[in-house]
Amino acid sequence: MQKVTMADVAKLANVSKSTVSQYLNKRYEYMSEETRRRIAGAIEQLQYRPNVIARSLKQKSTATIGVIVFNILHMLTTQVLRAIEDMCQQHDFHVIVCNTDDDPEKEKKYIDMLWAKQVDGFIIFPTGKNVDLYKRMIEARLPVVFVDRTVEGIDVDAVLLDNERAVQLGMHYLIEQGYKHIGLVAPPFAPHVIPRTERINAFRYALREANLPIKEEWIITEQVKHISGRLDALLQRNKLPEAIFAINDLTLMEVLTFVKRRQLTIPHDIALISIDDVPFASIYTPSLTTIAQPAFEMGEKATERLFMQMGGEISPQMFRLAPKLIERDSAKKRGDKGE
Amino acid sequence: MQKVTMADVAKLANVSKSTVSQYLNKRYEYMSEETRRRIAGAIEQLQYRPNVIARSLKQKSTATIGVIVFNILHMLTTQVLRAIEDMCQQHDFHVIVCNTDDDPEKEKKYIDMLWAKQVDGFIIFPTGKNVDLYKRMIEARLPVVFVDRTVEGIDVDAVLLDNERAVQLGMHYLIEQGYKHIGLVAPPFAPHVIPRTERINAFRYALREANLPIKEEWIITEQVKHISGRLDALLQRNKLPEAIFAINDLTLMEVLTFVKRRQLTIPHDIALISIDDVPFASIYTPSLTTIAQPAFEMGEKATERLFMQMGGEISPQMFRLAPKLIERDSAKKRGDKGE
DNA sequence: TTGTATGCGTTATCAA
DNA sequence: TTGATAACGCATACAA
Repeated sequence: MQKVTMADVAKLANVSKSTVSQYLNKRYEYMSEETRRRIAGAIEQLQYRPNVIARSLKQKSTATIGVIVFNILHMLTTQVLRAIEDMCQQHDFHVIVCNTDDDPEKEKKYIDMLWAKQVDGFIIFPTGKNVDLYKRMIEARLPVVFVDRTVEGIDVDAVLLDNERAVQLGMHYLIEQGYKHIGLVAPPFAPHVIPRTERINAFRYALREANLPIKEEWIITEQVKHISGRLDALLQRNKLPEAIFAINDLTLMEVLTFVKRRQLTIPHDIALISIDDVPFASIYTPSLTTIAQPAFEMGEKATERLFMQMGGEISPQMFRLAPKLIERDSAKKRGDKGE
Repeated sequence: MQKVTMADVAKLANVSKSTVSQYLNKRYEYMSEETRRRIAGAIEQLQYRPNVIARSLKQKSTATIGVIVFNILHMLTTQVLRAIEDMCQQHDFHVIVCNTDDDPEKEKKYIDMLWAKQVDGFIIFPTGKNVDLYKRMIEARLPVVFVDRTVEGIDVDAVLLDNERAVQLGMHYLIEQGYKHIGLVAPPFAPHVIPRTERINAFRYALREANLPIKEEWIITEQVKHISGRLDALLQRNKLPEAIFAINDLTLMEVLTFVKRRQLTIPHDIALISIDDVPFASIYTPSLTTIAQPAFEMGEKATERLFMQMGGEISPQMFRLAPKLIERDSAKKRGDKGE
């Protein structure tokens, strides 16, 4: 395996270890051309590779950050991750990726292990359930940025979508298009899941603000697999809303499943708008009007803040990034359908 | 930051560093109940966390692997990665993820840096252009597994889709359904891109085998953004094939774009089958017949092999994982449409 | 311009 | 049952 060390290089080049070290750290200033060449030669000949671990031990920095997410399979996560990795690449940093599946136990284990591994910082999609641990991290002055969720009582940088704004954008659009009976589909309500909570609340708020009826049976917060069943039930009783707001890609898929099964026409039978600009939005028929999350910006902002923290104390801040409405055809103005 | 070390614990517990070390490594055998308790107490009180970096230096193992991919945004990659991370989690290993964008320079840099960082192994989607470096890795006995591509002259574990089989599955199906005029869409031919090459070759082979005409104008290997234009041209000249085989998700999207723009009907105007089971395959209308890659199995197999290599010398092997045809509606038997 | 000595936080060997 | 001491591979202050 890796056997050749600085000492070997030094010996072959007939200099001391320190000189080699100097050379490696590009402190050429007081080094003779001759020595430099000899060292370069020795390194080349021995195929020497500095052991970064040893250096890290000395310098207390690993040039590695830990990114802890729920599930790398989620599109948003993947995109955020890509942005993080891109920025780290520019700084010669590496990224360790961990999936928690939103399980606090796994999260704790990962944080502990990465901490022990001396990573220089953390970007976390927090489960929100390890409050004590988060606090200890802050106390220890570990650079930390939360993404997607905040945690009550934890004063730390956080980068989130402006969920209120996202819902508002969608709702204003629907209302503008003349829809009055609007429903929502979401996974089950869970207070610590900030985006979900904020979106559901904003939905109610938007209806109230527009003086539109809030019908509880149209606010479907249900396990994803049961959503299309709930819609079926409404259809059977002829109680479907005119339009549906899907709060994320998963729920959108369920609505589309339902629509396909019942052979409904969008937007005639039911209009549709969703958060998350799914990749097939433009090729679906009709093309889907969506509210896109600025995933890359989120990743960039999070990384930027992390590097700022690593550079020195800064006071924690919360960033709300702006969503963008992408108008297509799935929520166009109603035709002359009655009701 | 991290200040408390083993020495601090030792002092507080009134024992020596070595004893603390013993304790941490669960070598309790010859340790008095009393000391054990004192050490546990001290650790708790000081919130001591062992420095894994120091340990790594001593033990020459970092419990970390490097995974180098083209682009984490590709669905296949994400899935493979998730499988890798899951398996690593079970072994208390961590995963460093790197994106090369298929750029050999970036690949080289990443390999060098991760090597210097003493990762215990590599799983690589190789660009194929750093042959010397790959060779040096093998010589140094670094555990390495290639995924998705092999590289000529490099004798190393590799996990790939059985591309021939994938195309065969699809072509047999199309032919069985009565299609005779079959086209293919793919990104530009590039010999080192193994899956693409194998798929294109297998396509030609399947036609020949079935005694069907090979029309070069139906074999579209073109930059993705130009594909739908090429299809347009065919349509205008009334030369569209009856069915199209899209060799991956990207090209599939282009075909769907074309189909939507031209308002064609699938499979009546044109039948469609593709490799990559895109997430919307079942909700699209008509639902899409696809050939799914066993992404998770690929990740698992790659990781399994990597751990085997880390466990001791094994001789390199190539694994071809089986694709799976998922029959839906986009390539169903032709109706009675004339030719 | 280069070398010596020391320390980073562990683990391992060997005494005690 | 526990402790002293020497590595691990590199960086750095200071000396030469």
